[in-house]
Amino acid sequence: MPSHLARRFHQICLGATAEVLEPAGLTPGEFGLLAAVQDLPDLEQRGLARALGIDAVTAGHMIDRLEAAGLLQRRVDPSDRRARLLSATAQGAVLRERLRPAALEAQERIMAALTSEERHTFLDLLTRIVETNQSYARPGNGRRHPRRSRAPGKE
Amino acid sequence: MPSHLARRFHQICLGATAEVLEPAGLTPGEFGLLAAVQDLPDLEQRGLARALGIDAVTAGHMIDRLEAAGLLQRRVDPSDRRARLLSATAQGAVLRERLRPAALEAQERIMAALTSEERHTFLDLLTRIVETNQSYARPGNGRRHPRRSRAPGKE
DNA sequence: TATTGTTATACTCTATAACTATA
DNA sequence: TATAGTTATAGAGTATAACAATA
Repeated sequence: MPSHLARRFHQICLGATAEVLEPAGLTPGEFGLLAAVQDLPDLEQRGLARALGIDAVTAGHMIDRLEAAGLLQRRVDPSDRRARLLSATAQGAVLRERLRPAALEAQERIMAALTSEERHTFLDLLTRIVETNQSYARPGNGRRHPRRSRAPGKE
Repeated sequence: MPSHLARRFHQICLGATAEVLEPAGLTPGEFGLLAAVQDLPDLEQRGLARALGIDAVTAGHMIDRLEAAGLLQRRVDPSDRRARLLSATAQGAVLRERLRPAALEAQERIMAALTSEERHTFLDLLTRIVETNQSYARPGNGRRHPRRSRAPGKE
């Protein structure tokens, strides 16, 4: 039961934010990543992915799209030339600020059924649930790939 | 902020249930559909999809897989031969009962941080949020496809 | 050897569009 | 005309595996 409610709740949040982000051509995930890059600047990709609870490959793809759109940029970390430090461009910062009010309004619409005290309680409880289950950073709807070891030659 | 929490919460629920469902070869979505078919028997595909908040195409694909696995079956509705009525097979019913305790335990583990009173409050508030936002049955992470009208001949 | 990021591949879930069979 | 279901196609998000560059 909670699982189904979790899915619907997420679905509702996605739908409501996708709606207001659509004119700007951003998905909710992309907007979240852009916002995170501004709030936690000069983080490398893996650190950002960890902070958002997404895997490094997905983060890489999202960053590709945001970089191509001119909203953020990668910079080689001078102290570890494998890592890429992320920062929003001026354009990205402006867009984020422009979209922020509508995104907040969308969230408030979703919570409109609750009094402000209930909202506070709800977010507090939800935060505790999420924080005590950090180990499930691994999402993944998909069936696990059965690792069919296709190392060439080794067979 | 609620949006991010919603995503993590859903992610946690998926991870926890996927874990216990994995040995049976079911995804959380498939298990949810199988359970729904048992709880709402002889519903047509579209009605079931609506009840679950998923679209009819996805439901069709999931049903394909569950039918191929011998867990449920389609039956042509005699009163409307377009519709397919769904029901679990004996095998599907047994599997659902077998998996149910582990699935419930997984959910309880997730809520372990809350007292039973807090759990009740949380689920009540979450239920109200979901119920007052039924209109967002349309999930969709994806960017809307820009309908590039490829009707043949009409160009 | 281990880690950061990338590329290739695969799969779920979602979507739109076009189709078939029915109503 | 409209609806139930299917098939084809596409994109987001996730995953694993293998690789190059760097540590």
